[in-house]
Amino acid sequence: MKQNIKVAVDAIVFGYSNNQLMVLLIRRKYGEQKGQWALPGGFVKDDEGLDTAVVRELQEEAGISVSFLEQLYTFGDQVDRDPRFRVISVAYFALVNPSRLVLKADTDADDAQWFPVQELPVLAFDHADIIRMAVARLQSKLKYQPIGFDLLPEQFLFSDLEQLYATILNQDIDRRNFRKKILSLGVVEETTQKVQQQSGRPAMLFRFNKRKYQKLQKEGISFEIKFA
Amino acid sequence: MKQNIKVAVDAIVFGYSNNQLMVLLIRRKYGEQKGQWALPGGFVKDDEGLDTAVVRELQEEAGISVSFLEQLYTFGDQVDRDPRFRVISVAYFALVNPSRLVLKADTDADDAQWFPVQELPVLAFDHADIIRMAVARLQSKLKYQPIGFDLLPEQFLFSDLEQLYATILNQDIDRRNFRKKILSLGVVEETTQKVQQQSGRPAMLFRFNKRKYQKLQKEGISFEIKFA
DNA sequence: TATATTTGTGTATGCAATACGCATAAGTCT
DNA sequence: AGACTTATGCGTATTGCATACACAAATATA
Repeated sequence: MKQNIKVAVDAIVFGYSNNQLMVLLIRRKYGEQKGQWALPGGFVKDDEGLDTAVVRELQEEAGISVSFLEQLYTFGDQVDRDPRFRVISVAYFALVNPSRLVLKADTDADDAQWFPVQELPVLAFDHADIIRMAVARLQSKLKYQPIGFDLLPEQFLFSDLEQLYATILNQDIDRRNFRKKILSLGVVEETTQKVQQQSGRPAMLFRFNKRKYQKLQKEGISFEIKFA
Repeated sequence: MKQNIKVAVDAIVFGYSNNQLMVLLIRRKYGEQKGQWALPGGFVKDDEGLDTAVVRELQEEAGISVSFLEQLYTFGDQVDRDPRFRVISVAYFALVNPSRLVLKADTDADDAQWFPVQELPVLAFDHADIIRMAVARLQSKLKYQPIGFDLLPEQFLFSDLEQLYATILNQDIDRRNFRKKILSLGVVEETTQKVQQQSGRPAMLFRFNKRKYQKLQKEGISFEIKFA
């Protein structure tokens, strides 16, 4: 069986800080694309699964572990995506919550850094396209799956959640209807703690009940969220 | 760069005839799995894109060309999916309309045949899982994209369309509300032709206006269909 | 001519998304 | 201390869409 195609995995890791959606990028250390920014990723080992490979690469290149991970798409229609040789790349979509947002640059990367999605540098290969697709996936997923909580700390303000939706979906949200809708899903609980921001009325902290969500999900309940 | 992973593509091709959802399968000619039924597919050539590879394989193995094709998922978490060596498979989801449903068995296959999704034979590799995922995709896609028309002849009866939805989604549908909903989307047109079935009032033939759909889609109009 | 069969249409009801106003609990400024 | 600012928290009216449901029209068959 003669075939000479290499298999790589790449990860689009989203984070959220300072009311901005961020993507994790790595500066390439070797080869033609040296110095350019690219998605974290690398070649799959012969004896490891695709999913394992992504987790390993993220650990190696940025010292990061994610809170959500799923396959996005496999890029391999263009034979010359990679100028070195034929590479197909299985792209993964990942989210990290802020507590693990700290990076450790390591062997494969000159540098690992978070970039606002709105201000990306020039990217290697077809990675700009891949990020575009990932953003679209995030936006659509946000509407039918409670995925935003993976981008927030364990306890958060309702205004944070609202801001996150507004930022990622790039639209205004009515605070009152949003709150009503989210609470009606029955998976967000009020804690007993209040927090004072700057001025104004102090806000309650909330928490996402993942266990309850999974239970309801098994019962076939949907979580669609629609906005004006 | 040492890596020894082979890249294959597989296709889940759905057809619709006699009010049944059908899948295209191929009887394997060579190797350990000889005689077993499997999804059409094969190894990708070094100089061809993934998408091209699927189209080629479908032509070679079944002499078929499809009316809808999109990537489904890439299977490669289990290292031993294929007993021969490490293979990752990029699975594609495809639909054929009845006019092209005829098969020509060819070189790579002892036989190519349509099976009702409800009565599948024993399948090679993890192909049963793959089909399950494809059916789920078809069901969910049917609800937010006008994809059912790719399974029907160019001109069809409303009762056909309704039957198709009922069959694939496995639920009853209210004829009056269904018609109202579909027509309100504005992409299904009445032709001038009537057709006599067996007995009863003759029915009008309808046609899907793909051009109009694409135009509306660009304007950001959604096509969600909900049922009781 | 009557009966069975399938297509085609209209209207009432209920629920969920939207729009919108105001009270509350802090800090800040004078 | 009181007036003002800022952000949170809650309730109600409206509207649009999905659902439920019944009868007329056009043909074949007995």
